[in-house]
Amino acid sequence: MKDTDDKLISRNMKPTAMRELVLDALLEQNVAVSLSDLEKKFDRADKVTLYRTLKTFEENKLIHSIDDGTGSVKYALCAENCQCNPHDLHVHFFCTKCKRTYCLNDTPIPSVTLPLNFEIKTINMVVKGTCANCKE
Amino acid sequence: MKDTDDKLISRNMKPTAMRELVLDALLEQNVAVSLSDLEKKFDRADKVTLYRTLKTFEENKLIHSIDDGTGSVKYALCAENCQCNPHDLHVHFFCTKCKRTYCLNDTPIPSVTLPLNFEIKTINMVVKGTCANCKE
DNA sequence: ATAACTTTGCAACTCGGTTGCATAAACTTT
DNA sequence: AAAGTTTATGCAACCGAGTTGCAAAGTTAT
Repeated sequence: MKDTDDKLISRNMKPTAMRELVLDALLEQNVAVSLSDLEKKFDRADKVTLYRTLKTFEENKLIHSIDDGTGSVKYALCAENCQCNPHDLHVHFFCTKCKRTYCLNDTPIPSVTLPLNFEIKTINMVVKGTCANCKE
Repeated sequence: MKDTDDKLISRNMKPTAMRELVLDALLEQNVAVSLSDLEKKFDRADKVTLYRTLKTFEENKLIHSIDDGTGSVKYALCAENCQCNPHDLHVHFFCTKCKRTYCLNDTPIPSVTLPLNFEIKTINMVVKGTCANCKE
């Protein structure tokens, strides 16, 4: 029984071949991936299946989605016990040179004071600039 | 000579009729508007013209764009002397009930500590929840 | 094995954003 | 003021990301 199977089962998903492939792909990345990234990686696989796989993963809180402003949503694995609550959230970083989107897992989103009677549900914070790899 | 004309001219744009209309529409709003919002408001006007008007405004730093995660970019007026530098930036708020996107001009984006050798150029921070109007 | 449900694959569509090109309007130069 | 140049507008058409419907294939339960 594979490790990926456990992950899927523990998040209440059936461990299908497709899901294992996609999960493996996500595990070996340290950056967030888009649907079209996956399409390129698995050129035999159908776009819609990949799309629905990601949706299923997201619904079951195995991954979270990041809107990095590039026009294509990115996805990355959640931490082991992540419930995607506001205090689980971290800052994301988009490198304008290599176009990679990083999860800054050690950089929690700072709290902000909102105007009176504004109630927060979630936050999206994306820093853009150049990453360590691209710096010289 | 209209007030909107001054604004346009001072930002190096010719005050055409179209631009005045769009600028007026932006001035009378306290929320950010999308291209399709403008299309609805000016149903006689061409989508592309509105699109290019917004682009021109943005290039000349009369307005800034907000990616609030809804899939359509919103635009709002910049403050008088805004140069859209990182320290000019403010938090945006998207109300999930009324679907309005607010500029929280008085809520500057808090600074974050990035991993070593990551260099910041700009930040996008969108808080989602319910606004004061929608609270009860 | 059969029935019931779930997952996958194909086709096709929506919608926001964008480009090319032709026309119209506004400035410039003589 | 007329001719030429630049700038803005309008139409058509396209692109890519995301999405839905439906039928086929696969899985699970009886």
